[in-house]
Amino acid sequence: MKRDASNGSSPLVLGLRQQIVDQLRDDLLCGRFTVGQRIVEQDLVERFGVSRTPIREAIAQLSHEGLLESRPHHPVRVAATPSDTIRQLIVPIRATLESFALATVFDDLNADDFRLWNGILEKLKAACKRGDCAETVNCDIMFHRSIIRRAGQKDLEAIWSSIVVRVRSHFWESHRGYDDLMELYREHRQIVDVFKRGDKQAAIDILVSNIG
Amino acid sequence: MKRDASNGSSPLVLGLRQQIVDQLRDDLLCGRFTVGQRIVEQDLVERFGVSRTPIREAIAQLSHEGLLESRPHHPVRVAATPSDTIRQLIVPIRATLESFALATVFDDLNADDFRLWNGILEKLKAACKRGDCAETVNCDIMFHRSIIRRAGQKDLEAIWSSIVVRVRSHFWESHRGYDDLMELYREHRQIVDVFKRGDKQAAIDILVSNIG
DNA sequence: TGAGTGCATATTGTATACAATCGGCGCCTT
DNA sequence: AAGGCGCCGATTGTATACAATATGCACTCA
Repeated sequence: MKRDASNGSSPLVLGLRQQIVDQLRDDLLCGRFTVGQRIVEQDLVERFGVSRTPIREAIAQLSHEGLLESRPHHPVRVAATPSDTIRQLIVPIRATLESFALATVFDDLNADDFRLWNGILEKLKAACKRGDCAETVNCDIMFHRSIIRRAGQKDLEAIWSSIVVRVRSHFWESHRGYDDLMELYREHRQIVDVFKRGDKQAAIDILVSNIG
Repeated sequence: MKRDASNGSSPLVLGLRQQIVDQLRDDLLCGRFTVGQRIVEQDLVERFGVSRTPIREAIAQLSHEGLLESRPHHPVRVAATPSDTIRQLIVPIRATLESFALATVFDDLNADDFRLWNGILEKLKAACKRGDCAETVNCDIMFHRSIIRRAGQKDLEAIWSSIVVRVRSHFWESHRGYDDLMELYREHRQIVDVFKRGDKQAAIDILVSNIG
């Protein structure tokens, strides 16, 4: 039996680069750096205790994601958070992508799918109760990503990711305070309930309304 | 006087990494590699005569762009071209982004803008006449990018780029044959003409119709 | 006094050496 | 003979050393 575990999201053993990326992204999104601050490779070398190579690769990736800005031979700086105008553009785009994905797979949804979503919802509920903003955002994103991923089109997920990663800070900003968090959980629970009913159009509608 | 030349697109002196990225991207889009083919760093080292470091960075960037696929500790492979389904999703998304950008700046358009567009149109015409498919696609992309860039929102351009780079192969595929190329030029000339007339809604409409 | 210039230093870009991991082949076992 | 196991070569990941470039400051000169 081939224990492949090639589910893309959990490589079981993740390299230094990915660990550094995750850590730095967390720092950036939590505002532990100030906008425009210089990011010096040597500092990160000392902080993480690794060589410059994985640091440089991590910086490159975060630059692609829009959290850092780098020009050749110039110091890397912390990028400004996207303007609110951008966020308004994201809504229709996410609606396009996610409703397409949902429509594609809706008739094939099975018990496994709902098991996955229930698991995410449980983690989301726990995070909301704890008031753990970071984990709440992660669960929110994980839920929507699971819908995209279910469509099985790798490029679809890639495009979705490239957009979401740029407004992740907005997820962060928009869920502040304990009550809002639990409200977020209830919204998602309701979405899954509608999915269960099997009404495709209603499902798409409630999903889109959650995005906006 | 500060001769900054910080127009983002022309760093005047571009590093090895960027040169390699450009060359490889060209190869990939022109189909000089077969889908699924293994890309071995050492081979590229010998081909370009540089060390593995810039090669690795170039591979990382092209992986982010979706032209290559890389998993940790596994050989990098040439990614499959996105499915046609994806392309249909791209149309409404590009329409959203580009019409937003155009609407934002339309009332501020000035002689400089039209000079820029005329320059692009001239290059486009020349490329179409020569039947130079690669350069034609470049000009096509350059034109639309200039509209996005004109809005002055860096994140807007970043999102647009991340999408376009994934369907660049479709630009490639969809412009085949001499007549089609000249048609493409005439379409864009017409777009600029409508822009000149100053009717914002008409401008947005013709731009969107060109995308679809 | 202020702008411009040139050098010293800090930082990024590149090259190379070493370590960890994976894929494939042959061997052994059943 | 078929399937599993373990070694070996090939390839990727990481570390370090060297080169190229930019930033900041002191200095010069109008």
